[in-house]
Amino acid sequence: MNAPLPTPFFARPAAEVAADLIGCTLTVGEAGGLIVETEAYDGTDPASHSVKGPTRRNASMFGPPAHAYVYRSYGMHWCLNLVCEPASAVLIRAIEPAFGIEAMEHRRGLSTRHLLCAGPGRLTQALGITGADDGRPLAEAGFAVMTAAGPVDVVADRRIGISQAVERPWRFLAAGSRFVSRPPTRDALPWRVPR
DNA sequence: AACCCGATTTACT
DNA sequence: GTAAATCGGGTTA
Repeated sequence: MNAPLPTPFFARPAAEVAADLIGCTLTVGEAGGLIVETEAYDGTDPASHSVKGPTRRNASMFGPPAHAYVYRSYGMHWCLNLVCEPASAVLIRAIEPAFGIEAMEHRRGLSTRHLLCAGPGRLTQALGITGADDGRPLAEAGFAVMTAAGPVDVVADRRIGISQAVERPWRFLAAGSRFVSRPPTRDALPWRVPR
């Protein structure tokens, strides 16, 4: 059935991995769900933390693939990325909650279902991800991404919250999902359509 | 200063 | 229901 994604899956350009992750299942401890929104960042990318080379914060982006890069955003949220090729990673922006929902609701405080994991900060709060998870390898017990159950209709759009390289269509969404942080814009591109 | 954001309020279709 | 405005708040380089 759903096998864990192997390390070579991640050892590719982040934009490819980001698109292919849509529809896969993220598991953190007892909770998880279907990945419905991602963004790619790489070493040639002015919007990426890695563009100026390694620093203490972004060290994980230069480490092995299939590991977590977790950083603090705006002083109060954590953001979860999965490392791909050197200096690149995929930001996990939203999942459709599938299991461990009570645990996630408890960590988030009462929040409506479609907002439980809709956004990078909400998602890490729901899953209990913090800076302590930076550098953590996938496939460690209770931390995994599983293959998609079936083909998923994916669209590509502009990334959110950046001021550099805004035109790169490196945000990927499950078409029609109600669990994304923001719906696609008018100029979102069809990316991969199941046949 | 700038930042890969979220919760809340206020205002509109 | 979307859209804009506002504030909160740590860390980076």
